[in-house]
Amino acid sequence: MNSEFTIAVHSLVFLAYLPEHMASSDVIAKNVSTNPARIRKVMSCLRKGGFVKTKEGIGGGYILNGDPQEITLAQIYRTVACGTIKPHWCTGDPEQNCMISSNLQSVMDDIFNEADLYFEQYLNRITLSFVLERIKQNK
Amino acid sequence: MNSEFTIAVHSLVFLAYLPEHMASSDVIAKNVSTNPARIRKVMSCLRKGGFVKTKEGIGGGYILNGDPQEITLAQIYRTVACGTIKPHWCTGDPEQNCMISSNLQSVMDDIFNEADLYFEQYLNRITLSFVLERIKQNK
DNA sequence: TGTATCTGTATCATTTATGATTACAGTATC
DNA sequence: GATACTGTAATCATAAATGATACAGATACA
Repeated sequence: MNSEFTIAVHSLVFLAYLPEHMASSDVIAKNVSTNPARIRKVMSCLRKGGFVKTKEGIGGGYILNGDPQEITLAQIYRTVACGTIKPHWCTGDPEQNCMISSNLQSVMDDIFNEADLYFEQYLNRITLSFVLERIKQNK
Repeated sequence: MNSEFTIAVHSLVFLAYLPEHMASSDVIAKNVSTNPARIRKVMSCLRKGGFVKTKEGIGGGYILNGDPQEITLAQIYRTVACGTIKPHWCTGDPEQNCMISSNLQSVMDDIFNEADLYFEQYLNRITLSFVLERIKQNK
């Protein structure tokens, strides 16, 4: 699983939590405990997905674009980390005569792709607001 | 996701495919395209889970222990790769005052743990026989 | 009983993936 | 025009995954 998904969720939940729904990559990076360039990379992706708006220049940063009660983790997953359940390693060898060796990988691909859809269905029930509430409960 | 899960599935499907339901780590390794030591490590784990029996010495190897129609990928997943959906990277910093930074990780942990259960439910429908059939169809 | 062949497991080397750092152009604001 | 942001790429450092090797222990068989 892609850790950028976690960073994306963290950044958006953080923006939802802030009164102004806005922060710079520097501030977000400190909260997430990583560097600003990494945050900007993820946020740039989220901007293309319509989850935030960008404001350059002095006093700029990222502004949450949408209702935290409606943005689901599934949407975020699809945007920044779709298909990352599947391991990179490939099994077997397409050149071998044995059908197990030559064909199993594509069957596993299908299985992982379908698993991805189930995973998204699960994430679809979780909104930014829900995550925020859970955090407040844990407090 | 752990690639050992893929190796475990491959090895067991391969055993199910063979008339004698038996092969050495050398033969399995060639089919999977990896080295025998890696296969033995995974198989050792599967043996503890009761999926195979081991025969040492000349002409020895691994023997499938169970009905391919009843062994599901969920059982295999639980045995060799449980919890590997979660990324290793940790977000935030427990020492910070901000509750988002200090508490989000545990909420994400919960989310990933529950996702793992859903993933298992999905895998529970897939048997070794099912995978074998799909391979034959792709042939 | 000695030899060959296999598993079980640990260790080390190598490759690959991941994340941090740095740099700089582009853009808005004051 | 100076300042403070984003966007993006390049590079470096570190961590994780995988491959390779080695050897003790177990079994079969001549």
